[in-house]
Formats: sequence, structure tokens, C-alpha cells
Amino acid sequence: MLDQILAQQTIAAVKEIFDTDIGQELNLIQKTRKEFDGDLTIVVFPLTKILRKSPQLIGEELGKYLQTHSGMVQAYRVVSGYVNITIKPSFWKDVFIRNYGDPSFGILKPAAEDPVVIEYSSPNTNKPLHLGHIRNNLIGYSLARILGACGENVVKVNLVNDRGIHICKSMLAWQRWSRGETPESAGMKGDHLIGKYYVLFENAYREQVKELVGAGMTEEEALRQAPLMGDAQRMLKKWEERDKETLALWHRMNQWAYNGFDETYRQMGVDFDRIYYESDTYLLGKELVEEGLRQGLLQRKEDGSVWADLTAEGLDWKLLIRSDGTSVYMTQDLGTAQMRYDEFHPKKLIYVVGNEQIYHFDVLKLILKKLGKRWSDSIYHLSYGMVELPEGKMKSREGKVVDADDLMQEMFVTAGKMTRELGKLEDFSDEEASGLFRQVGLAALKYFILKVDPMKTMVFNPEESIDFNGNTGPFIQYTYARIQSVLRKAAVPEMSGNDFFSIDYQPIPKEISLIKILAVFPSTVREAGEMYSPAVIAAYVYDLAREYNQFYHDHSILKATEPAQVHFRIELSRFVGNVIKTAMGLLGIEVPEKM
RNA sequence: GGUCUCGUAGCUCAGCUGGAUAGAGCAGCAGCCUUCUAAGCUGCGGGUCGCAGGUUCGAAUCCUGCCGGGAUCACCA
Repeated sequence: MLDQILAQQTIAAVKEIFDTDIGQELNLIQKTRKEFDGDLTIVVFPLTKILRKSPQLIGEELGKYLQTHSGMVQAYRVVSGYVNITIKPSFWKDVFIRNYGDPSFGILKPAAEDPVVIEYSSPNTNKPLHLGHIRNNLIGYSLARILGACGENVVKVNLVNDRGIHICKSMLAWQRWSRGETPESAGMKGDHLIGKYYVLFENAYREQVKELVGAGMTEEEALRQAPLMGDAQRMLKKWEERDKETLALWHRMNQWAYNGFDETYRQMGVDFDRIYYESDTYLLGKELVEEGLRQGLLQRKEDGSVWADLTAEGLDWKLLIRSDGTSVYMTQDLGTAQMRYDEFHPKKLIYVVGNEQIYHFDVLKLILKKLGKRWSDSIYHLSYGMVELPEGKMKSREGKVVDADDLMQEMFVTAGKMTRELGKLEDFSDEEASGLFRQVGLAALKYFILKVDPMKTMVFNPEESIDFNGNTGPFIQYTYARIQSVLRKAAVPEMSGNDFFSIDYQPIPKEISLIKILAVFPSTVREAGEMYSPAVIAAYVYDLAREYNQFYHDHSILKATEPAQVHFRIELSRFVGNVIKTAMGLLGIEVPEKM
């Protein structure tokens, strides 16, 4: 905001001094590097070519002009092509006074516009959530909050993949080998129980394939011919034919999975406004395909399978209906997208889905377009990178996955251990303590994941990754808790209006540094929204917390020398605390009053 | 092989819409608690920004090529 004002003033100054119009897009203003005096810097090099004058001369002229005309420039120094500008301290004080009491500082109210629909999580009901889902959920939930703070009308949706061949695998295995085991009888969360049978199926299936290969079959053929696979396919067929017994089993087991997921989401602190089930949308997808077929936009082969010809678009043919009449993932997604569009008419349809599905979404958009859906352009695939372990990719088949429930549980335990070691539990009840462990443990996990650019592949080391010191969630929570502690001790009522600021108090440099960071919070939120990146918020709030801790260490708040300073510092601290809380909220992270 | 993506300190990551001497945290070393919470603060060491060209007054950032890792190109989801 301040940089934009200065940019405008600089453009005006150039016009005034040199009688030359320069573009808006020149990007002349940057933050002054900390080894130089000043707040903002004008880079004059881009102007030298246009004005045909030396950097030194341009710099001097601009500095002189701005100092007398700008109203906010205290001083300037020209250093080898850079004009370092110091903003008047009173200006920073004004920024503070205008905003310090605003609880929604940086947060815009939702506009009455078409909503932004954001899908995340998208679990399969054949196995429990793992670390990859955690990243997905955290990014999706945080992004929903950030876009909301940017004034968007956000609808959070989940799409449960509750049908398909993989679901049949779990069902089949359970039917064969469970002897009627239930989550209650096994003492397991439902999603974990189902996952167990999915693994059983995969193991038995691989066993069969190995045998067939041993008997002389090619691997490819064996994968297709193994009896278990045939059984699963027949089950899927029966399911699509609404076979009563199959449906009953399906309902029963899916309910187990949902109960398990609900528990995981509750622990994680994410939620949804609307849940879609693919069993409800795949038929609509089939209808769309039938319609496309009638209009000659799609093609049917002799064996009955239906395809989209994307060769004109530089891609291949894409299957939409199998020869046995059952539908594939793409078919379902067509229906899901249509249903969402019909329901919300969103201006943007965001899918938080892993980068392994980039191709899938390219194809999805193309097929929708082919079917005449103009709104396919509003689809945005937010493709995030995979989470890898130190030894490489997670492999579900080899049991090399970090389970979401286990991981969160470990986080709570570790947080408890840390807290006890630090002796911080004196005035906590047991209930308060376990609440704190949850807050701190989750903060460590969430912040660790969200501080990384969503697009990038990241490495998670279960033993070492989670820290509670340094650039971490607990560090930021700690800063907040410290502030609250000071405020409790201060025991002065929150100031109303500007009463004590009429006193002629000028903030010291460290206080100004803090105000400078606070001042860019609104634009930071907007940037995070534009970039679809919670990492921007994470970097910001860490920066703020670090700066505050330095301030806190170097300067006494309650024992400052004069009353005006005490009051100012209390309100400054409160302001910092509020922004920390807001920013952490945008990441889906809670902050404790004490820790 | 085609397409896409990533490569920055021992490790995990910022910086990437071009700007001054490339930043944090962890790990290592050395300090700071009779004073508002030491999950904190201060200092030190640590870099051919994968390599080579190009564009530019200026490149970690943009372009090209190469090397290395990953993803994807299923009648899986």
C-alpha cells in the first residue's frame, strides 16, 4: 500500500521534473535492504534509458522533489543508483492509530458475488487418510479461509470416492475373510478396518498373479486373468446393476469409512459446507456421455466402449465408458463438475488435487469444452506436490505410509512431552493440558506443511521434521501466548478511541519495524489469495513473530519509562497478537492463551 | 520417447512479476534467565544459487541447451 503510494508519487515526480510519462508497470519501488538507512527504495536504473540522464542525477532530483512534495518523506539518500527513502515516523504512528483496534484488520467482507467452490480432501472409502491427504486437507482448508479473507464467497466441498473397482476390492476381501468382523468387534476405526481388507485383497491378488506368471503367463495377462480381479469386476457390475446384497454390503462398509473420516477431520480441524458422493454423480456423468454420443461429439467402438477423441487437441483418445457399460473416474468427474456448476454457478471451481492428476484435469476440461460447457474455463486445478519420506515416495502397497490418525496422535504425545519437560503445566487442569497438547501438536504439523509452497514436492521425516523451536507453529503460538500474558498483567482496559495517542509519543525504531510489518498484512493476505498459497501467510506470520520477540527481549513493555510509552507498547502488543491470531486462523491453526 | 515439473548452506525451506554484499530454521560452536513466559534472545562458522551459453547497465530470478530427480501419457483412481 505504502509502496504503491510512493510509486504513484514517483511517476508524478518524473512527469513534473522531466516532463516524461512512464508506465505503471515499471516496478520501481522495493523495500530498502536492511544494511542501508531507509524504509523504501526507488530503483532509478530503469529510468536512465528513458530519461537519458545519469542515475545519480535522477536520484537526486527525485529525492529532492519527493521530500518537498510527498508529505511522507522524512529523508532520502542516493546510493549508487538507489534512492533510499525514510518515511516520517509520524506516518507510521498514523498507520498504527488507524488500524490497531480493528479486529478484522486485513480481512475483507464477502462480496455478494458468485461463489468460489473449492474441493479438497476427496478420500476413497477403501482406505484411511495418510500424510498426503493431510497436506491436501490443510492446503484446501487454509486456502478457503484465505480466499474468504480476500472477500470471496467460498464454498468448501468434499467429494467422496465411494464407488469403483477399488471399493469392491475391500468389499470382496471382507466378504471372504472377515468372518463378520466390524469396527466394534475389532476395536478399530472403521476406515482402518476397511483399509486392512484392501491390503488383504492386494496381497492375495499379487499372490495369484505370481502363480500365474510362474505357470508361464505374461505379467500383463496375469494381472487381467487373476480370478480375484474377475470377481471384483463382477462385483462392480452387480453394484452398477443395483444388486441388493451388494448394495447392502456397500452401504454398511461405507458407513464405517465415513465414521472414521469424520473422526479424522474433527481431529484435524477441517470441515466442509457440502459433501458430494460419486455414487450420486456418476450417473449424471453417464448421461452427459450419452448426450455427447447423440450429438456425435463422442464415439462408440464395436465392443460398446465410449471414447472422446482428443487427437485434434494434441492428446490421445480417452475412455469414458467401459465395454461392460461401467463408468470410469473421468465419467464420474464430468458428472460431479456439472452438478457443482448447476448448484452454485461458481465463478471459479478449484480442485485441490495432487500433481499426479494434471493430465486428468487437462482432459476433464477438454472434454467438458467438447461437450459445449463454456464454464470449463472456470475450473482450476490446484496441483500440489507429493509428500515424500526420507527414503523416497510413500508406497501404500508396501505399507510405507504415514497414517494421518497415527501421525496426529504422535504429535499430541510429543507436544505433551515437550511441555512437561519445559515445566509449563503448573496451573493447567488435565483437560486444559490435553487441549494445549492438541493445539501445539497440530500447530507444529500444520505449520510445517503449510510453510512450503504447495506446488513443490516436500520431504517429511517422521523422526526429525517436527520441531517446536525456530520457524515453527509452536514458536508463533508461543509469541502469541507471551503477548496475552503481558496483556493480562497489564490489566488496563482496552483503549477506546485515540485518547492517549494525542500525547506526543514518537515510536522508537523497533516499534516502527513492527508497525511496518503489521502495515503489510492486508496486502499479504491478498497476495496469498492471488497466488493460492498459504505459504505466503506462514512466512509473514513468522516474520512478525520473530520481530516481536526481538522487541520483547530488548524492551520492557510494562516498565517502560513513561506512561505514554507503556500504553503504546501494550496496544502495539495487542495489535501484534491480533494479527498473529488472524494469520494463524487463515492457516487453520489455533493459538493458546497460555503455554 | 512426448509433455509437465523441480534442482539455492550438512538437512528442511524462503527469495523467482530481473536490482545493492543470496536469507531463515534445524544441526554445530560460543554467550544471555534476582526484571513482562528461555518453546525466547545475541554472536560465530557454513553457498561455483545443478552445468554451459544467451538477453540485460544488472540474472538465483527471463530464454536455449545439457546433466540429475520426480510426475504423467491405463477398459486404476
